Amino acid sequence: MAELNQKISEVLSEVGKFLAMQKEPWKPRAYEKAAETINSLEEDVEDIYKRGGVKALQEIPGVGASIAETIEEYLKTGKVKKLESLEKRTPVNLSELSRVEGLGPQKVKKIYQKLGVTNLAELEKAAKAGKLAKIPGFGKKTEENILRGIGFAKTAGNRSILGHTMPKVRLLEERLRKIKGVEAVLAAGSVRRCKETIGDIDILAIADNPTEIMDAFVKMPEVVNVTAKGGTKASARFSWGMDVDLRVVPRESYGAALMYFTGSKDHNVVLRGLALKKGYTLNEYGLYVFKGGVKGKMVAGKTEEEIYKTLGMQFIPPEMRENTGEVELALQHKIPKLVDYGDLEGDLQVQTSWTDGGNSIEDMAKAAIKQGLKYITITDHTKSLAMTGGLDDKRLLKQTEEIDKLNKKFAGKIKILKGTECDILKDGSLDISDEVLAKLDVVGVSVHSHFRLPQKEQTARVVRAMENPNVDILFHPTGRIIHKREAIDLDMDAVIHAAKRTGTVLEIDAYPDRTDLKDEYIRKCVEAGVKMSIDSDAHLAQHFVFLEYGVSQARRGFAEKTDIINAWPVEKMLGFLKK
DNA sequence: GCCGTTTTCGGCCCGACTGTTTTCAGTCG
Repeated sequence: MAELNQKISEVLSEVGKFLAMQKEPWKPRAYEKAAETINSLEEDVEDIYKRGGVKALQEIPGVGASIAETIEEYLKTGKVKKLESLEKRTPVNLSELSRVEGLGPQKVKKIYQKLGVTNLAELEKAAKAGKLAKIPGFGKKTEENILRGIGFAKTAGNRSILGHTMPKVRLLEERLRKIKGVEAVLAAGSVRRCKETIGDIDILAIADNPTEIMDAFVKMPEVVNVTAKGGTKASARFSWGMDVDLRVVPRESYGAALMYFTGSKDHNVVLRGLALKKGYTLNEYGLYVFKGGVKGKMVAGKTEEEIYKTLGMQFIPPEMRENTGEVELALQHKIPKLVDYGDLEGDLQVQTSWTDGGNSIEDMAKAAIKQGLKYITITDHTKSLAMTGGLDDKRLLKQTEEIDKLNKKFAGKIKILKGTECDILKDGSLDISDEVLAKLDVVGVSVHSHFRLPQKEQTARVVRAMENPNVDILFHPTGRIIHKREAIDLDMDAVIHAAKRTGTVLEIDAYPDRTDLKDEYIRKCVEAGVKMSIDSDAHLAQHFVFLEYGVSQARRGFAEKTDIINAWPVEKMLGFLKK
């Protein structure tokens, strides 16, 4: 199953990191690349292996004879000797330590050799004691940076990124639905609200035979510890490090339970207050008549819709339930008609093997068709991002020629637009000439360097890029990587104002660890009338599924279809962009 | 270690930035 793919991916990536520590040339890259591919593979590696053995494994891009054998060894024994011997040489928790930004394999090695530091806790202790700064080649600033990195890695805590958790949740739901006598299964909580990070998972079910579903749940192969198991509730810790609660609720209370466990807590508190004012009381079993301190008959509870209705309000989509004004809107029947899953007609940020993507333009087009998209924009990196083999004017033009050819081939199936993810340089200028940019259908720009400029300078830089008449979209506007890198210091009000003034679109990058813009900025855009795009930032053919997380983020930001330009047909979308 | 519109061997992942240096190692994208 998918979880095994991820595990294999982690093992390979770790081998890569250890090899990098030994200063091996090329090999680390090969392992990392294979790890990436396997992590986003749709098919289970185990199935591939069962079907065709090592030979079939080698069909996976980036997997050759050696890595195929490594995978085989892992599938058979659950171990990888190569990794074990590498770990013996330098017994550090490398995957934990390299979560700290600015800390790579070489520094980890030095810190281990000089101070014996093997994990995050020891690293923090050493840094706080000022021991890091004394290591040759290190200094005060390095120590400070590492300390800041540790702080950031720690706030990540046990919360997991929505896009990383969702596939697992779906799998659990699917398994539980298959059990006999199970009528409904749905994950509630922050998963249902699509918060950007998830602390734990709450699954609700209606079942005729609670015992059976409880038993099946705690016996799932990934369960490492069962913390509770009763008649209606079971809790278990899963091997991927998260607690999952399963509750079986009565059929007539399903809606009330869903509401209660979906939250947010603040939303529920307001609803309960409202209920009291209207002569009801609301709990996880239903909405009851409540007069003179006496609880009477249940008037709603089977569905959320009937509860909201009885309270005299519109249904509130789960993504909006954060008590930030949605209750008032629902009472006035002014809940916006949110952009919906499946509304997107195109994707405006797609990388290919011309730079750091893993698939050709053609493969990405095919995958996009499968995803139900009608158009995509190819937006490979530009030359300042040297590591990706970023395109210069000449190669970018060359790419547009290939796109012309492919458009003939794909005519009637999908439209491939010419674009770029052009680097914004330190001064806000771009690294592709205006002349070439003018020839593209969609020009996206983004910050990939100088992340720590002071707010004034950073804002001016980004605004200057938006002022370029060729620039259509600001990609991943704040540059944050959840749990890894803070957002660049932008005056977002100024950026949104500049977007309005210049007609620049702000992107909601749906790549799971980005989801950038955040919900609060999306709301500001909606209020300001600034248009947005929801893009997958796909680097592999399998990545188009990320669009879903962009849509959920947009919904959290109250965005409607009219706010999202790639929910529009291609002509209308292109017509909106700067001329 | 992988891969083949530059090749079954010899290319790939290179330039900029940071922080530490005083000529460069490490990290990032």
